[in-house]
Amino acid sequence: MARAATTSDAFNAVAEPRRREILSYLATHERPVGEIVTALSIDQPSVSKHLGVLRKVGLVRMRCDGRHKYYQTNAAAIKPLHDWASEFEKFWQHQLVRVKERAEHKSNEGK
Amino acid sequence: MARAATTSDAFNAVAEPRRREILSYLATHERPVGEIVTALSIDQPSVSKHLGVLRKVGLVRMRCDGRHKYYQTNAAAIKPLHDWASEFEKFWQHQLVRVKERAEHKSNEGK
DNA sequence: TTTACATATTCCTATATAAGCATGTATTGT
DNA sequence: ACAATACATGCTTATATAGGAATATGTAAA
Repeated sequence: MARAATTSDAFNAVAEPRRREILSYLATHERPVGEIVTALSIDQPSVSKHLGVLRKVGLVRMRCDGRHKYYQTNAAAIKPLHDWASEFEKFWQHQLVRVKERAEHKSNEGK
Repeated sequence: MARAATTSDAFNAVAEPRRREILSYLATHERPVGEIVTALSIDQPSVSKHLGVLRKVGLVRMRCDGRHKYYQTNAAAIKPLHDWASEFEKFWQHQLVRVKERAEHKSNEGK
């Protein structure tokens, strides 16, 4: 079997760095495709394709106005990703505490 | 060009659902490969391959003991993912507030 | 209507899986 | 030495990109 489609869920969709850039860029305002093209220096067909992927998994919303299409990030669709990662938060905190403790222990040895 | 390798970073490695399951399973204790196989009902070669990917991007740590190899999740490697998602936290909170406000407005109309 | 502009879609290709199955390697017990 | 256990690796196949170039679609302005 091949890898799961990029359009299968948010995890697969955001694996692509360009798409993460686009999501960050569209987080605050809605923007027409052309602005994304010039702001991020990605060729127009690529932007359209990336937006297509992001749309299929609900990571962006689109609004038509004449010949312009305005895209904006749908932040709520990123929450599941955040929630999954949060599951590990307590563990990396423990790790960091241990690293810190070791460092203090080591500095005390020199006294 | 093809899609970026699953071993290129944590985002790509975690796109695969099985690998997320493995990471969750290995979050609390270290475990030998065989236990992962039986606990998650994945065939052994697949588990080894998934662990190989997770290891390459630093998401798991391995310890050898005789003919057993104990794997454990390295939670710190998940933090970048969490940090990236956190960038959007304030936006989905705003969204949720708006949804709530609209709901309250609607219920007031009925009075 | 013709032209220019804004986006989307199609075609092509190199590359990379993930699953299944078979086999290789290292280590332990007898 | 030999058999058994625990993992890793190699091979094959179906499938899915992402990028680049060219083209199609839809809308507005002259």
